[in-house]
Amino acid sequence: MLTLKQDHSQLVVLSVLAAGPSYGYAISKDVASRSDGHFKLTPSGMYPLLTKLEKLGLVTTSWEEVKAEGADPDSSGRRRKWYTLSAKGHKQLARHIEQHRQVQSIIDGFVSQTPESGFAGA
Amino acid sequence: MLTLKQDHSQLVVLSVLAAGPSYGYAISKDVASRSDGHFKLTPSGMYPLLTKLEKLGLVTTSWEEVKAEGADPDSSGRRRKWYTLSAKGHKQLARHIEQHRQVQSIIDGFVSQTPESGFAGA
DNA sequence: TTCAGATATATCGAAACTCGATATATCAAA
DNA sequence: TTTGATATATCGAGTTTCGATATATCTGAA
Repeated sequence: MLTLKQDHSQLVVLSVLAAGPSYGYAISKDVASRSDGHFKLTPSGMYPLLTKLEKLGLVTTSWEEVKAEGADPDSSGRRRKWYTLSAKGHKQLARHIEQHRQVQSIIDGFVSQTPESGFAGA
Repeated sequence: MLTLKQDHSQLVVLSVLAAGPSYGYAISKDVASRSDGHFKLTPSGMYPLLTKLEKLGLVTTSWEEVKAEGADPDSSGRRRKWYTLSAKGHKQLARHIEQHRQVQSIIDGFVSQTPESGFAGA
């Protein structure tokens, strides 16, 4: 099981939201399942991140009341906070992906030259 | 210009040291040149990292006196601190590389499914 | 009906990390 | 002689990390 650094978490969360609006708990389940359980977004890692994305204007939010079946319509049910990727968020995601690829390719350059990489050489 | 997070810096530094012992300043130049100037290891990022690697037992160190040509052999010249990858460091590097690949492949899974990635689809 | 487990959001706080600024000193070349 | 490169290292304010903790609702099985 791998926990992600905030940089990677941000990329993954924005990536999930690019497919459509979602909310915290669903995002964390999504990340776990789409990574075959290899990645885990814990509440203490995820909520501060989502708050940050909101502050940065990369996502917009709205609350939804999740009513139990046949519940009193006036009662306060469970609250669900939806996150929607903004135009700024879309741009940021594209930049983020581009930068991720750059870092990756350069790191690969280093790694491929080390014997420990299992790279057989030319 | 990209500055690296400590995780990536550690991978890169260990990778450089896998090719043979080196010292701080040389490592930083090496990283800059081997990444075509895209990566930069600043002193304030590098020295704490090297100290940490030493504490973790991933590298061993030794001091060298760098004498000026024809200098008084008894005078204290410039000091150079050499870092050598230990057996533990080699193992850690291999693990680090393996984990890096794992993270990379899963992140790629997310990214390839987002329109912003420029991925054309199936 | 009651209780455990899943759903759902969120903060706390100690430790670690980040990184520009700063400090110190030597060496080489113009 | 003085500029720029070589060489090492800490400071400190701000940010990140992450297990622990808090709160509350919904669902299904015993």
